[in-house]
Amino acid sequence: MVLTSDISLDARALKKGPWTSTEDSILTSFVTKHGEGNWNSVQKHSGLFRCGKSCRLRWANHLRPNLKKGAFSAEEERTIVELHAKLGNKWARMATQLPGRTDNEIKNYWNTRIKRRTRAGLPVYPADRAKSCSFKYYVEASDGRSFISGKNADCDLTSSFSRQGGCLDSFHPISRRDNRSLNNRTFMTAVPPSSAVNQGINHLVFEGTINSYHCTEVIRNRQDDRNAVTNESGPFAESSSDESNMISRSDFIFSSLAFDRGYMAGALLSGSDNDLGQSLVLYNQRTTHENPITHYGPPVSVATLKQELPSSQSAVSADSTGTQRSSITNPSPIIPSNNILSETDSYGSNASNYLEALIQVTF
DNA sequence: AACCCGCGCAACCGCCCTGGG
DNA sequence: CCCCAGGGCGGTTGCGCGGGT
Repeated sequence: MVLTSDISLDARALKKGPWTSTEDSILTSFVTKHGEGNWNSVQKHSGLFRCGKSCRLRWANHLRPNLKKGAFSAEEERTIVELHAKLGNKWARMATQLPGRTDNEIKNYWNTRIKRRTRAGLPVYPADRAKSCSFKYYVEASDGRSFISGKNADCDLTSSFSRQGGCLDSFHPISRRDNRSLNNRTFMTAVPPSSAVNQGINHLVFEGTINSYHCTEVIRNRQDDRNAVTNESGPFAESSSDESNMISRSDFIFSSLAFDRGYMAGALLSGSDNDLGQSLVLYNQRTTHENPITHYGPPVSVATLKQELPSSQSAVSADSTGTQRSSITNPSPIIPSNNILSETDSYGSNASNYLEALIQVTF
């Protein structure tokens, strides 16, 4: 026999919206009596018409003891900036370093801070922090026919995106072959999703041809520290038919670059055919304040990935949403070995979030 | 005084992970 | 091994408030 109380409980919609002081006291006394956890039983046994999740959130963010309220102190703010530089949007982990503060508080603080600084044209990270994570990246054809170089000396790519509405204004391409500056080339982005930009992580996929660039691709970002987005038939195979067309008419497709607060987090070089794929090289270098030695990331190509991944790795893996990813940790034989440090851990430990962006590069 | 607008915060939503059955 | 419920977490939204016009 079904209890009528169960029926009425199911039939009654659970309450949403702001909590009343009565609800607060019911929840507080219940948790005091029974302890934290088993939040769904709170709803069942306390008379609160709130879902377990809502109860947990209310307790964690407002009712539990030793919560600090009010504005963050200068010290706390400094800590948050440091932690965000280190951890990314790991609010819960950050909260463990800030006694009395909740992940929600920290997240809100950070998001409004990002907004403020972006609006003011300031870098997301203070200058001293920015200096600690400069990076450069390069893509070139191994035969020297073309070259593209990206440089961001002050870790400001993130804010550049935000400030310029998506422009990579600190991206200065140069030609290695003849040392000619290519600064007249334009970089334009479109569709920088505001929320992702605000998180400060940019994950780019470029498409181009050897001598003239037309980067137009979208970027699909998944939370994955070490992988760039792609699949076996190229980065855009899962994309729309338009994108597939771009693949077929382009000479090559290169790079899925994940930037995270100035760190090059991941990269993938791919080719629409094997020859081009193998003739292209992408590598990146990262210099951090903590470790001033420049690390060249292992360059990759589709062919290299397929051929040389250790058995423990898979060039392509699928997550639960069906997004396929490619590992990028494998060195390519194309790059002189003295330029490469196999420091796979230098990748992605900071990459945690993603954005979609449409990038157009015209030379 | 009324209206508008932007900001900040609380709360919700949806995804993911984990553990138990 | 699979399924499901519970819980955790990050992203997003909506509302109230205060300042400006």
